[in-house]
Amino acid sequence: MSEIPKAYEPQAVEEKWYDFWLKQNCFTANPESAKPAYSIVIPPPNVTGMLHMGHVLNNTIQDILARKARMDGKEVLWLPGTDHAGIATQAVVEKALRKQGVMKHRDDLGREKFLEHVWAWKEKHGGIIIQQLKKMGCSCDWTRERFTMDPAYSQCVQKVFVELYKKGLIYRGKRMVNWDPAARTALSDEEVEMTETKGHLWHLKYPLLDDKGQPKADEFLVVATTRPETMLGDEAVAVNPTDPRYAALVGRRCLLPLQNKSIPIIADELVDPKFGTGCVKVTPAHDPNDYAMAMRHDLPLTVVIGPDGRMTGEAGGGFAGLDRAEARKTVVEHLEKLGLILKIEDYVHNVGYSQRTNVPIEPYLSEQWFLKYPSVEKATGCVELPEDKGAPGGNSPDAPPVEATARPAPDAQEAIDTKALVPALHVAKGSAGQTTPIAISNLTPSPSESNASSERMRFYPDRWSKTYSHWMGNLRDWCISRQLWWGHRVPVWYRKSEGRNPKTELSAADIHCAVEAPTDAENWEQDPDVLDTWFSSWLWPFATMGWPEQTPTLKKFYPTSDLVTGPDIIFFWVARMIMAGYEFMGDLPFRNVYFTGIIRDKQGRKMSKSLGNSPDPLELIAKYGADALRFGTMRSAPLGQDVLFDDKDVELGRNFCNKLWNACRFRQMQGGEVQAEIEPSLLTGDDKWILLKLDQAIRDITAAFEAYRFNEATQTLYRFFWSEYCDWYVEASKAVLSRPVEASERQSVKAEDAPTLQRSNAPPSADDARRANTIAVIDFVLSHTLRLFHPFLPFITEELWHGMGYHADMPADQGGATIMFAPWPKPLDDDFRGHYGLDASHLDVVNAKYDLVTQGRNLRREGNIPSSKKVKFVFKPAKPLSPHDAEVLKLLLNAEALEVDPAHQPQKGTPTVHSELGDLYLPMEGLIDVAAEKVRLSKELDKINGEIIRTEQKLSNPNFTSKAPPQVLQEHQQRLAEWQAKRDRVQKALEALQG
RNA sequence: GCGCGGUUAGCUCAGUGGUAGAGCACUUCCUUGACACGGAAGGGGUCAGAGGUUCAAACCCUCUAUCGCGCACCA
Repeated sequence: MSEIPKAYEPQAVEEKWYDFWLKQNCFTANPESAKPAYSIVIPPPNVTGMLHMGHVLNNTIQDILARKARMDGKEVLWLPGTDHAGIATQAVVEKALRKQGVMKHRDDLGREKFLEHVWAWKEKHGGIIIQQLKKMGCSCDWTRERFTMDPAYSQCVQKVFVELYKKGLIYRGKRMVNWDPAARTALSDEEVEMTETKGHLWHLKYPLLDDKGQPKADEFLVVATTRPETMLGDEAVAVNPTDPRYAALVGRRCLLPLQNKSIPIIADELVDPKFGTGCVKVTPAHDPNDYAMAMRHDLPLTVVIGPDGRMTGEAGGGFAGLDRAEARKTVVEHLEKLGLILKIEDYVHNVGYSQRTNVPIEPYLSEQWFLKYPSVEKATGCVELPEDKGAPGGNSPDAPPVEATARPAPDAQEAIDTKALVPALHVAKGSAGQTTPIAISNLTPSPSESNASSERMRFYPDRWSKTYSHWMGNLRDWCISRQLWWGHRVPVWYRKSEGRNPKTELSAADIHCAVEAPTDAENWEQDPDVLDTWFSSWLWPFATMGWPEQTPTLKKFYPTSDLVTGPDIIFFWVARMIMAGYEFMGDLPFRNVYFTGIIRDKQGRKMSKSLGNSPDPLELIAKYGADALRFGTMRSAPLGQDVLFDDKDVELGRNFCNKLWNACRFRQMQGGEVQAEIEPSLLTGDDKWILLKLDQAIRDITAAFEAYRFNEATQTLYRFFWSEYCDWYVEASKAVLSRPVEASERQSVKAEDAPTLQRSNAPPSADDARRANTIAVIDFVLSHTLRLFHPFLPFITEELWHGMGYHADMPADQGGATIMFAPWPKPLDDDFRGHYGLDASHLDVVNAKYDLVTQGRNLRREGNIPSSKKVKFVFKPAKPLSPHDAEVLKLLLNAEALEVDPAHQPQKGTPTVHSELGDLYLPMEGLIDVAAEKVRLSKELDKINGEIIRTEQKLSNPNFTSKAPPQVLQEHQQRLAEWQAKRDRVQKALEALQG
């Protein structure tokens, strides 16, 4: 045992056990298992991504949940995989190919050649993040790893497209979409980030035309715009129909400068007369509102900005080919020369930026595929809102009906009918106002799905459910087509035809929408677009499990149990998965959603590549160990709050692992039988104290798990193990352990050589038996503690589980082979407590003892006695003190001797502390700074008196005594008595100083 | 504009009605046989402000200030 290193060295340990777990197939889920199922699907990271702190937080939580579930006896599937991440991956590869000089634009290569490069890239880099997850200790079932572009997965995506198309939910249309000119693709609304931007409001003068179409001298309409370059495509000026200022002008025309084109003045209600001049320039092809107006007024659509963000030929000779930003400058210059700019104001407004390429979004009219969301009502109703959780009938009478207006009456009626037909289904918990949203979730699922649970879903923290339901209540059709090459190609073919644009004016017979290409493929042309990446990710919970086949995996593990993800993808992913779950599986995809916070740096800034403030988790693992990274992250990540991450957190984790290591090392050095039977009659007060503290820790940690409060669990573990076990119990136990042992015994302490060695050489003595019993208690506590820690610290706990020999007498599948399957500790039950005589009353005496130790140490400190110097204490017990307790006091006070003298008469001026157990004296005359000690005690006395007055006031208040619950009243009375006793002790100590 | 969240020790944060907590940092002491990635003792907070509810408020309600986030949006 002396070979055990003094400090924990994680590297070799982590690699060893991860390999072991893989070889033993510990992570592989068995769908035939009789155990209850527990499943999580990983939020698939980008296939070309690298591990960052967000992944660490997210996947640590998933691993903790998975490992805890295994210890709870569940059959666990944590299904991993990666996402092809269309735009991101394509952009990365394009950049690399340009850098290598392979191409300037992907058109140089052509679709097939380019895709070969992307696949090659994926093969080379796609596994990196998976390897990184393994370094973290993630217990994913790697045999089931999936990729969203796997052939089977692609089939699912296509099947879903075809189904939704046939249902009429997917359609193609020419619409104003969010266009990313850098990536040259359409985006969904969710991919546009509105950012407050400092810009200008240009006030442009458009000359009025008279009846003959001639500009009238000095008569202008003034329009205000943030985008002067779009004026090249203007087709009208609009005013509000009720605006008296312009009523006479409606129907007349004005001159569009630069283009020298006559455009009409129209009236439209969209115009806000109060904003600016009340006149709006209308650019139908480049603004959604203007487009809407153009439809109403039958205006032409003049496209002046092309898909690449450059001005088109329609923009006119001086502008064609210019980038939109350059065009803005040039237009303004020209208008200034013509004197047509009235003024330029500074103006702060919101501009949409592409989330991917960070360039301003261009509203762009184009032909795209759209999806009208399916299963919206079920998906909306299934998530519990915070209001739903109130006690039955607990709504205050004046509270407005919840969401009453948001639900259309027919749905409510239908829901109630359904509920009546299916009485076994979940019954609404709330009052009448809440019935509707709850009942909607109980709409009968498609009959083909037999495992429909009809349960509700909960969000943690639940406030996100409001965000969710708000979005669900305001759905707009989803633009699912992307003008990219990397992704699932739209499974639609158009019949080729000479001299006709194949994508327009087609009859139904000319469109083939199916998973398979048409048999006479040569006569058809496939739609070139691919689908939004999220259109594949939304199928993740079941497409990864073999859907549409009813595979054993799917039957056993769908719906999944928990989803762990970031709130930033509620709309992108979570909401869409819920809809897909109901639409294609007839049931919700997961029961609980845990939303992590966002990891920020210690200044509160988001982690980002450009700031360079994102630590590399792998470096942290190399420096501190994976367990340390996990523990440090979890300890500082409360439910629902952002995490301000600091390397110090990981350092704390490392220190903690080292503490755990050394505590076990200490146990090893004691030798003796491993996990021997505990003999109740030999238990000391300290033993009972730590067993009760362990019991409380088990309860608290288990409760924290149930509430998904992982930081609370880690903090409880930290406190229990470091403060209670190491600082107090281990130190106190040395009173028993470090009694002189015989030479023959010393040698027997080499447990590694003979783990089950009985200490049979020495003749049995009372001390030996007590020593063995203390070791048994230590083993009991440590073997439980290791299990409590395992979900957080998988590696070190496995190493110690084996190193300490705690696996030895467990069944192979219950901790014998690995701690992973050891049963989760249960609170100590009544039988156990009865057998070992554990009673909360033991806590008081031991607490008082430890309190006396602290006070005694403080005396030393006040007396400037170095910690190392042994001094003699005298103890005057108030009631008989056991020899064991006396020994503990002596040891913890680092006393040379502790003289127990019930009749002790201290000299005047002897520093003294008083406690429930008795009085402790430090007879070291002249060593104490009497004046300073007096000041300290007086200060303490003031504080105590303050507390006494406060408590007395409360207790003398008849309102308090009559209205407070008896238990609280009693607590206060007890507290007062305690403070009074304390006051007396301090006063006595003060008097003792009055030499 | 609407919604959500934060404001507690020097720093980062826990703490949902009944005696204000942790880690780090700080002061002093200690390399004693698990651990200096350690041990001991200690200093430090009118819980952003104001009002209200209550016997009792960091906690519940209202308002204000301030920081952050999301949604919507009129050029």
